[in-house]
Formats: sequence, C-alpha cells, structure tokens
Amino acid sequence: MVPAKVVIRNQIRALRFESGEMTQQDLADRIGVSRQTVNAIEGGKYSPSLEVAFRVAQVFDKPLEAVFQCLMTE
Amino acid sequence: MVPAKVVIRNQIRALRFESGEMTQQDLADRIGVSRQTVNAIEGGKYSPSLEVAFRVAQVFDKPLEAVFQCLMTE
DNA sequence: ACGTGGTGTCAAGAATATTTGTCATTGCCG
DNA sequence: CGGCAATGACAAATATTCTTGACACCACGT
Repeated sequence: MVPAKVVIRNQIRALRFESGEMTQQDLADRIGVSRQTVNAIEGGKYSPSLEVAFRVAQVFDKPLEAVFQCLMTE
Repeated sequence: MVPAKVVIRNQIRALRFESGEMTQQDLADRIGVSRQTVNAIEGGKYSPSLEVAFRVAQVFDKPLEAVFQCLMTE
C-alpha cells in the first residue's frame, strides 16, 4: 500500500492578474519571500512551505484551497 | 514594514482521538511520513510542507484550515 | 515483576525549500 | 533605436523539513 503521490497545483498567476496587475515582485514583498521563490512556486517547480502558502492566500484574501489544490495521482 | 510573522497551530491531537484512538504511527502510515515527523508536527516543533499538510487534512476528511490555523503575531 | 504499546526526544544525514546574485529574453514606451 | 520593467532561469549557499535508528518514560495488562 504505497502512500498516495500528490501533486500541488496553484492559481497564483490568475490571482495576480485579478488583483490589478500585481507583479511577482509585489507579491514576493507582500508575502515576505524573494521574487525567485514566487516565480518557482507559481511555475510549480516546487511547492511552498505551509507558512508561505498561508501568506499567499492571505494576500489574495482567499481560503488556502482556492489558491492551492492537491491532486492525487492515483 | 517588516513582513508579518506567522505561527501555525494545529488540531492533530484532537482529531486523532476523534478518529477512534488513532495513534501517531497510524497517522504517519496513512500520511506517508515517519512517526517522528507526526510527533514533531503535532507538537508544533515545525510546520509541515504543504504536501504533508494536505495529506493530514485528507486523512481526517477536513478542509486544511480545520487542521492548521495561521496566527499573525502582530 | 515483567513485557508491551504509545509517546517524547535526540542526533546524523538526506531531501527539499529559500536566498542571493547573475544573466537572457521579451514587450513596452520614450 | 535605447532603456526599463517583468519574467524565466541557473548555480551556490543556507535553512528547513523529513528519515532512520536509538533510547527513555509512562501507563497498562498479565
């Protein structure tokens, strides 16, 4: 019984544009991480820590699940 | 403008007992992490990755925010 | 008294997330 | 055309999370 593999998707890019052309740098500043970190997370290179995830959700004033979705791969 | 400090609290212990005496080991197996990891997260030694957080929530069949809460310290 | 299961904890190392610095590309505006 | 802001990308260094193995402690049943 192999533990389920999980993929995490996010809506950051869409939310940035819904929030008035917010740039990656703007978002990074508001979250408190570097621009490269926002870029990597937004591009799905890796998924963020729970802290960072919560802060992204707070910036967009959304529940965490509206920003990040957990997909089971089997 | 220092970026807000964040503390993450969790309801894992309560949820384990609501779920019929589930042990840390049981939970660890269902999440796919080690018992020590569950112990550390439950005890707030550090907060989990987003993947692990999602899987904990799935085990308890709760939204992520019902398991982990993000508290602003100022 | 003895064994056992559940838990707390530690240390070393592997794996992953994050930072900083740097460079290339693209689109836009003067 | 020339400059600039936004983005994508990479590498090296640091930080954090997670694993494995070990040991102690306590509560419980026999």
